[in-house]
Amino acid sequence: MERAFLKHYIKSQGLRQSSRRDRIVETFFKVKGHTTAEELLGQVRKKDKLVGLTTVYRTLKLLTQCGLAVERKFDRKGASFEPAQAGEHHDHLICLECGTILEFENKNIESLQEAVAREHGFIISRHILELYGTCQECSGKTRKNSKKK
Amino acid sequence: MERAFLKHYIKSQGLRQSSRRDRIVETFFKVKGHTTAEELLGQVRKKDKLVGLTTVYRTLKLLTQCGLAVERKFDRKGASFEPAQAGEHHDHLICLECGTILEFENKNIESLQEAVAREHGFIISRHILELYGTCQECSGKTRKNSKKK
DNA sequence: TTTAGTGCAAACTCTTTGCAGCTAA
DNA sequence: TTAGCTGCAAAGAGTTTGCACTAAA
Repeated sequence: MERAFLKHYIKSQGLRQSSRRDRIVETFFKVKGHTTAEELLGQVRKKDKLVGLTTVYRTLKLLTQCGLAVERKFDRKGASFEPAQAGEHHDHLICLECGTILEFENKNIESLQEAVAREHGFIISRHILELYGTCQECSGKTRKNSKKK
Repeated sequence: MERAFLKHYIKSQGLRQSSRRDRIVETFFKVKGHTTAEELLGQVRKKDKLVGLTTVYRTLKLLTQCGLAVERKFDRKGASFEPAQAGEHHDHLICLECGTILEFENKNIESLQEAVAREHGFIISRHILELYGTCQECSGKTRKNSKKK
């Protein structure tokens, strides 16, 4: 699905096909969830040792520009990228201990956001909602074994 | 108020007082709202031309460590800092056209966030909610004069 | 006097860009 | 053949660190 769209987009922009890029794209969509450029490079290199980080960045930029990927800045240093499921929106629960990222969606929260925006005369085009804390597994660990890193 | 707390914190950590740092702190709390290190440097230099960016960074780090400031990463390149009003929490409406940042607080949204977290077994320690869009003034401009940027 | 504070320059991290060779169309 | 794709090295942007000097306590 994304494949066809991307192919069309590439043609429409006068760009060319490339197997290197195809592999990066394929890997990006296969690795579910959030990836950094470095992580994605690692995955891609399992199949093609010669790929460079530059190409990964360029491919992620292309995916972001054509709307197939979204760039996010969580607390960590670099940017994270994730596939943009068309029309679907979700927010994130981020565990500060193990780094796990869970996704959720809550229509009620979104309605309240709209209401807040209206009160201030704002028109929302997108939003970021990130809940940082401790996931179930880590808070279990903490209870059993309370020495923290 | 922050002054006294900071003074106490500095003493408790075996640090020393410094008029340079005092001026940065004072300026940081005077300039209401969000500031980047560069912006704060500009403000501080109005009174003291010899302050260095390094010292601003170090002071912001100190303020963040002792809990008097919070670091945020909005869409722009660098980090923003803002005073952390004790106990009070607020979220942000960010205009993508003019960069205005409005603050708001909504207890209902926060309750829903807690509910979502509970569902996933998460314990929230903090959260980020940023609504990006167009502010009242800019959407007015757009209507009157619809060429954008 | 000891040791934190400071500015400067250099280092560092993440990301982008310039360049020369490679390759799809 | 033309012009996009690629890796490498270098450049950028934001931030931190090493160092020598200054100045609180």
